[in-house]
Amino acid sequence: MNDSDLQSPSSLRRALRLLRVLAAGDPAGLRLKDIAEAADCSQPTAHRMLQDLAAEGFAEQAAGKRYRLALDFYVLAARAGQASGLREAARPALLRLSATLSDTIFLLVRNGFDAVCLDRVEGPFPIRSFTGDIGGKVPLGLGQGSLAILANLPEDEQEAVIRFNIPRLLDRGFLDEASLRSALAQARAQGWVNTSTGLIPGMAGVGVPVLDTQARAVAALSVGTLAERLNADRLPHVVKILQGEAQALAGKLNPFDVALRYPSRSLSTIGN
Amino acid sequence: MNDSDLQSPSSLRRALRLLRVLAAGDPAGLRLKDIAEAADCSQPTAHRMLQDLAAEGFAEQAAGKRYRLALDFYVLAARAGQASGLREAARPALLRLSATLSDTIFLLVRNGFDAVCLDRVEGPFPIRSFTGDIGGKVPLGLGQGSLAILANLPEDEQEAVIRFNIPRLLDRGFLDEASLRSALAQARAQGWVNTSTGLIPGMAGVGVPVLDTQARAVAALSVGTLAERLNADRLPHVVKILQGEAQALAGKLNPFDVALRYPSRSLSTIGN
DNA sequence: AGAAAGATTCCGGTATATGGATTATTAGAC
DNA sequence: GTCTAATAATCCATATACCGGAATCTTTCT
Repeated sequence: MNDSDLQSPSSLRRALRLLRVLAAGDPAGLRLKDIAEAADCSQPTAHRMLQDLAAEGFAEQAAGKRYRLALDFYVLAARAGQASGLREAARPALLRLSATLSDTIFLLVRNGFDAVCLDRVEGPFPIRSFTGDIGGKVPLGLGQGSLAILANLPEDEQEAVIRFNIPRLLDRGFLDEASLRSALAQARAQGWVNTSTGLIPGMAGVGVPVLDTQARAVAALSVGTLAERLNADRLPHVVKILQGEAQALAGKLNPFDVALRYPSRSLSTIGN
Repeated sequence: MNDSDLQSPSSLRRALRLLRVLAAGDPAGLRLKDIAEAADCSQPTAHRMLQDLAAEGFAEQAAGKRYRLALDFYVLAARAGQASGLREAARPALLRLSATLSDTIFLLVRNGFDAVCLDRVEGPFPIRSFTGDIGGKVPLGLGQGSLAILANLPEDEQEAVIRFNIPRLLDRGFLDEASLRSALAQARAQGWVNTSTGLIPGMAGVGVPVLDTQARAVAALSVGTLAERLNADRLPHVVKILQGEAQALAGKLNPFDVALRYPSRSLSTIGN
C-alpha cells in the first residue's frame, strides 16, 4: 500500500524526507528527537543530515535547538515551478482582476492529477475554497478552475485523469462520473465554468482555462466569491473580464513550454 | 580564501548544491552535462542524485531530458509556515501600498549579510532594482530597504556586517566606508532611507525598516520608482504612508520571532 | 540517414554514512 | 538557585552504499 520500497531509500532521499518533515511541522521548529522519529532514522543520522542542511542554508536552528526550514529554502522554492514564468506573467492580471472585481482571484496549474494553486490575490470578502492558499491542491475536476483545466486537456489525458480521480472525488463527497462528464462537456462547450454544481454552500465562482497554442489547458484563472455576488446580472460581466485576461495571458506564455505530463514519481504520493 | 574545505563536502551537501544549480539555471531546465559541470561532480553522480531528487518530488525532467526544480518544491514551501509568517502578514500592506502609490513595492528581510526580497508587488512603471525578483539578494547596505535594515541592527551586528560587506560593496562600485557610515547615521536618525546616494540612474526609492519590539530591524518595506516620481512634493507623502504600514506590520508580527542571526553556513557562499 | 553528443546503466574499490555508546547541554522540577 | 531527567552533540569501528571510469543506449544535430 505505501511506497516504502523494500530496499531502503538512498541517504539522499532520506535527507529529503527530513525536509518534508520540517515543512510539515511547526514553523517554530521541531526537536531533533521528533524529527528523527518522524523520518524513521537514528538520532545521530538525523543530526548529521540537519547539520548539512543547515550548512547549505536549507535549514536552521531556532531558539531551543529546534530545527526548521531556513530562508534559502523558500528562496529556492520561489524559483521552482517557474518553467513557463506563469506566475510572474499572471501576477499583473491577478491584481487587475482583483481590483476590478473586488473578489478573490486564483491562478491554478495542472500538476499530475491535481490542480495546484500557484498564486492568489485576496479580495475584501472572506472566501472558502477547495484549493485554499497558495500551494493548495485539489483533484482535477473539483472546483471551477480545476474543472476548467480538466475540460480542456487532450482527450487521452483527460480520460486518464477522470479514471484516476473518480474515487478521489467520491471520497470528498462530490460528483458521480455522469455529472462530472456532463459538467466537462458543458465547460468545454461554453469555454468557462460556473458554480452550477453547487459545491460549498454560499460560495460561488467562475473559472476559465488558459490555453496554449494547441488549445490545451496549461492553467486556469478563477474567481471565488459569495454566491450572492454572482447573480445573473453580474455573471456575464465577470466571465468576459476573466476570459479577456486568460486570453492575454495565453499570449504572453512561452509557447515552448507544454503542460506537465504525468509525473514519473509513484502514484502513492498522491495522498500528500 | 575560498571555502573549499579540504575534505570534500558530504554527499548530501553536494546534492543540495545541485538544487541550487537548478534554481540558478534556466527555469526551462538544464542538461545533465551542464549540471554535473556546474556542480563539479561526475555525470553519473549527478544523474543518480537527480533521480533521487525527482523521486522525492524536488526535481523533475522536462521535455528534452532537461532537469528543473519541480512544482512540489514550491508547494512544500508554500504550505510550510511561511518564514515567520512575515510574507503572509505583509501581503495586504504591499497590495495597499502598490495601489495607493502606483509604484513597485518590496518586502526585504535580512539573511546573514544579505537582504533578501521576500515579496514584491509590481507597479505600472518598469523598474530596475538591485534585489530584483522575489528571492533576489543584495549585500546589506546596498539599496534603500537594505540600508534601512542595516541601519537598525544592534550595534555589534551592524559592525560585523559592515566589516564583511565593505569589500562586496566596493566590488559593486558603490560606497566607500565613510559614506556608508554617514548614510547609516542619517538613516537611523530620520527613520527612513531615500535615494540620496544615487544608485541606479533614473531610479529612486524609499525604504523604511520594520522594527521588532527591541527596535531591531527584522525587515524593510521599500518603494522603487522612477526618479521623477519622487520629487520634493511627493516624497514626504510616500515616506509617511510607508512608515504607517511598516508600523502596523510590526505590530502584527509574532513578538516571539526574532531576526535571523548569522547563519551558520560558511561565509563563502556569499558569492552566490 | 549517419555521426556526434548526451543520457543512462553497470560494476568494483573505496570512501563515507551509519547507529550504539559516550559526553555535553538543555529544560524542567522543586 | 540546584538538582535531575531528557535531549542534543560527538566519537568511532564497521559495513554499506556512494563514486566515477567504461560500456551501452538514446537523442539531437548535420
